Amino acid sequence: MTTARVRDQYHHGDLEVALITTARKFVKKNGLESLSLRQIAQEIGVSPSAAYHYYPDRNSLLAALGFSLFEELADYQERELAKVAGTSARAARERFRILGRTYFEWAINEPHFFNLMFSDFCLIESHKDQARLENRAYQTLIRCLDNLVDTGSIDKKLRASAELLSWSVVHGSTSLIVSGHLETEDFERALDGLELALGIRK
Amino acid sequence: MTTARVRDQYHHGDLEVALITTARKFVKKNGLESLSLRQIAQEIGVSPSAAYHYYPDRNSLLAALGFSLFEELADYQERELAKVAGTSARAARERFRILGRTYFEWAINEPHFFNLMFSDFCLIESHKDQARLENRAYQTLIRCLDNLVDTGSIDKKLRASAELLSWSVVHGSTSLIVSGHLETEDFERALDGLELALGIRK
DNA sequence: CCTTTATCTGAACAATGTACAGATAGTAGT
DNA sequence: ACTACTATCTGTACATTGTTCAGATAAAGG
Repeated sequence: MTTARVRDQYHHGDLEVALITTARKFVKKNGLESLSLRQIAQEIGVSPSAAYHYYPDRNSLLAALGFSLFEELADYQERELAKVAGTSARAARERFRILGRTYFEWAINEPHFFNLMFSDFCLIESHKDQARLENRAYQTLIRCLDNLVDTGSIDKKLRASAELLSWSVVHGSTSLIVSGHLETEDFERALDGLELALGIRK
Repeated sequence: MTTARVRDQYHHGDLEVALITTARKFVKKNGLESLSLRQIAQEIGVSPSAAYHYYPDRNSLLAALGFSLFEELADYQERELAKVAGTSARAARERFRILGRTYFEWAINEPHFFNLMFSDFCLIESHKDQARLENRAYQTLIRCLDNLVDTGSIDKKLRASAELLSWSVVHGSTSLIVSGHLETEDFERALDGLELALGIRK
């Protein structure tokens, strides 16, 4: 009988996360432009309209994927940061460097993810400031800069704008490299410049 | 007879530029996701497949539009820069500020354009360094920084990384604001921080 | 066992990008 | 002025897409 086979498949059981997981796979390979809800459904082995029970439309699925990628990035950063313990000035400087480098490596290794995260799909419209305050990566950056202040390795005059500057430089150079306007080597140069400008390095 | 009417329209005469112009209009209003070749063709009053004589596919049209937008931005910047003449330190500082502000305003006024310009469609794959060297806006920035050096208003130690830092900060903060991760006011703050860090302002 | 609710199917629709064969207009050569 | 040629555009067609909606199927609760 086909009953048994059908019974297994009719209720997927985990369709909501399967959708994101499969979408992730497709975006990783081909970017967001070519992402097709029907292909995702087919890959999962489900009807084309099944996804609409969990996401109102394609954009929502992409948005959900995008936000989950922000979490992934933050996880990755915190994991790498944890490798360098200590309260010394040297450790604080290295953590600052790692924070930037992980951001960049993430983007270089998965440019399609990076593009999705900062695309229209993941636009934060309501409560922008709240969104920023809730941003884990941003909080990590602040903690990292406070460490640098504690060890006296940052220009006090610049502390107030240090978060903004750091994130802008790291995100900006990364974005320009991903979009082909700068070369890969420029990232380390930008980071060097940033440290010089902030007085972290002489 | 319909002959006369058909005769007028059969050869549009300027379809190649009409395609870009109309595409520009649509992207400006609704972004690149929703851009449809068929809508463009209909707006121009031409068959859906007419565009394929000038562009091999939709992506090429978007790329062509994107590259023309870079020229537009450079035009805008040079026009605004020209308003501040003089070789004084004050003039040089103001031009630096204008260079950043025009970049930002361009993006804020036309976020869809900004997204297209730094999207996959406008990826520069071959000869990245050549692309950068040919970039008008980048050349303008270099000239602007040289001005600052001439008037002694920039930290010499930082001159080598100044272009990279400036572009990264301006592009980065702009990109983060356009994508909703920072607030509009943060741009001026970022620019202030950049000037402080570069030693342009005390 | 029956009812209710959550989950998924199937068929349908309009819109899209693109390919291709042919129609039409402009152009150059004689 | 006629002809051959080339550039430009049309018309039709096809596969694919997002999305809708009525109904089938399974799970859960009384």
